[in-house]
Amino acid sequence: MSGPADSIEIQNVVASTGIGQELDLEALADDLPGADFNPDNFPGLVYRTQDPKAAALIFRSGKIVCTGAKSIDDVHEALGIIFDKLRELKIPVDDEPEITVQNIVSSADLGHNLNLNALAIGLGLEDVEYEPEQFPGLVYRMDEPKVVILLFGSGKIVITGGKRTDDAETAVEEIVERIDALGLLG
Amino acid sequence: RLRKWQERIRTKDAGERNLQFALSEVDRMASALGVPRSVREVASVIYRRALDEDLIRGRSIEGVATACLYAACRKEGIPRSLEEIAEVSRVERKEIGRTYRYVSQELGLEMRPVDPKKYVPRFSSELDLSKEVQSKANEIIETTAEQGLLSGKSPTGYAAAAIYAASLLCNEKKTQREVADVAQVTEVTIRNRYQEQIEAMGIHT
DNA sequence: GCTTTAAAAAGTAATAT
DNA sequence: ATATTACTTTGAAAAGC
Repeated sequence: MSGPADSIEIQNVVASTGIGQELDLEALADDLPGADFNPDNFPGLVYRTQDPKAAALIFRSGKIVCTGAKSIDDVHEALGIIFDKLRELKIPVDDEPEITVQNIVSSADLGHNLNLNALAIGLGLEDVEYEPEQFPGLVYRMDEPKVVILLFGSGKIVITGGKRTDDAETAVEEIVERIDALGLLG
Repeated sequence: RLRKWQERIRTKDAGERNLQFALSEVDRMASALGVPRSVREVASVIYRRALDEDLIRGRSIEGVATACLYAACRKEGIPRSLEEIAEVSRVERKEIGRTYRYVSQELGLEMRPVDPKKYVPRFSSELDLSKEVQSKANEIIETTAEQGLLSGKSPTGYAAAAIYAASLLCNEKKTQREVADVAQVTEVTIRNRYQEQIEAMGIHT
């Protein structure tokens, strides 16, 4: 059966890690082609990988944030490329730095148009933020799994805030159930 | 600890002192908008609650006062758009919107989405449109909204398009620019909403 | 709170053709 | 009048103001 859960696509994964070594970002900015470093604006050095496409924020402490990857595997691959680049520059990097997924952004399609006005009242105004004058999506904060879901009139949705791959799946099943219970799913 | 207690008293006193300023600002903005006294009173009540719940920390008094007035207008059924509110406030639209969402959430105001029909009388009278046009506009909004066309759309743009369509249907044509100006939306938005509404109403032109 | 990164959703706005 | 481009919202981490 192909349900809304099968339409889930991971769009972005944010993860953090650290090489266990302090860095001289000024020197690194010169040695890493394509690195963006503007300490006046932001303390992190920005480095982008092409394949897989991702962006890393490298800090003086040696901690690194990776964002933009389309899967957890891509996060590991992108960070692996960065670790190797640093090693090439004779910078000591821990053998297998621990990588922690901090947030996964996914999109999905419920397959039916949604009456957001009715949904805002049905789901409970206290748990919902729907201000079409400011943003077309209805913001729904779910407790279990602890994620935030953006619902649109087209039935397309965005799930964010989760740390596990299956959070999005659980959330979609849950929101479909709640909307259906209200009789608001086409 | 005693120190913490003293600090609370201090901030509470400061808040009470600033309350006078906040309420005078609400009064000034309300006068500029021409909203009835009941709205100012509701705004004052919301501001006092925000003060009691310590929601003003980290935000400007002016921002919270403006957000409370915006909320009060909606609660009283005579909404003003964020653009209109921002015109009489020294806080920018984006900040007013953010503060409103924060206050609304924290105080559990449970505000319902704005009904576009609430804008029809005011916009129409500014355009000197007849009661027939207003009724027609309301009918268009009612019918198309029931069909789900309203989801995600700005209430002002939706009302503007319906008024524009109704003015054409009732032979009291106003240009898209005239309607766009009073509703403070772009002609493109009116065009887009107008097309959808006309189609949903099964009207051909 | 802010600063920066990335990506989706859909509406609106500003600017270009 | 239409086509781009850009900005609105959500979430999280990093270091520092």
